[in-house]
Amino acid sequence: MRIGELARRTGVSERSLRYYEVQGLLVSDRTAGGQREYAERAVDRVILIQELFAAGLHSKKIAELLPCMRDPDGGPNERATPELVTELTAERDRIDRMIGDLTTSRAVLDDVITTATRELPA
Amino acid sequence: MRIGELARRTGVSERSLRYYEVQGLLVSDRTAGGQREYAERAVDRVILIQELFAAGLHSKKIAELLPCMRDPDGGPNERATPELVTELTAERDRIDRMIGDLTTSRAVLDDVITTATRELPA
DNA sequence: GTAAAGTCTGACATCAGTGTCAGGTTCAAG
DNA sequence: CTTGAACCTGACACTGATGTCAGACTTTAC
Repeated sequence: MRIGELARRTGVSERSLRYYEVQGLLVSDRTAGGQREYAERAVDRVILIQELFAAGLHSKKIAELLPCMRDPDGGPNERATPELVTELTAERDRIDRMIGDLTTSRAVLDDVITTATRELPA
Repeated sequence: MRIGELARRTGVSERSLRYYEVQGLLVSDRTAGGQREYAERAVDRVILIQELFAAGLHSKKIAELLPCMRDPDGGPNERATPELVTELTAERDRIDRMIGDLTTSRAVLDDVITTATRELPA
């Protein structure tokens, strides 16, 4: 598929898809005329990239991480270096803290919403 | 306490504390000479603000939210307007999605870490 | 009263992903 | 072949919290 369809199907802008390619997160074949042609699996890949971005990982780290993923398609997976493992462990801990913070914030919001939504006392 | 101590105790930079004040998130008394003087409760307030920032809320929304919080000190709480409730509900949903994304990303990282850490097969 | 540490305001820089625009090329349908 | 939609590259702008610096003032300790 071409970039427009991939953008539509993932909800990610064409601009971002091109950016992902520059950052080495996403590959594409090119037509004779130079237009990007994506494989079907690009859809899942893009969604994953977005999730990792949402988790606060920067593109550089995502680029290192992706080749080390256990790939259902059984691609030629690299094994993460010890340095990368250290970094990823730090990221994982950061994510755990972030989930904790989010849970707290969610409770705060929930409390305000509940309080405001309750019947007003006579 | 003055700004330096508050920064130290919360782990938030003085720069950010001043920014919070400009954004209407944090109030301070001033000494005769114009220096900020914070009450003890500012510590918890700052930590809460940080958590809300971490949850992706923008300062404007935090500024609206804070006066509507159920305050253990029983301050003069505002009741959230219906509009604000709508917005906060949207934020809560966003946070729920974010927690879902984070959980996915955490699993991805965990998988890579585990795979890389496992004993190498002979 | 003086020195040193702390604080003030205001301005400019940074980051990284994304939006947007311009000017040109490619593709697919008629 | 033509036309319009889709795509290309490159460049610049934006966001919003935070870093950093300059120059001046305040506070505290001696």
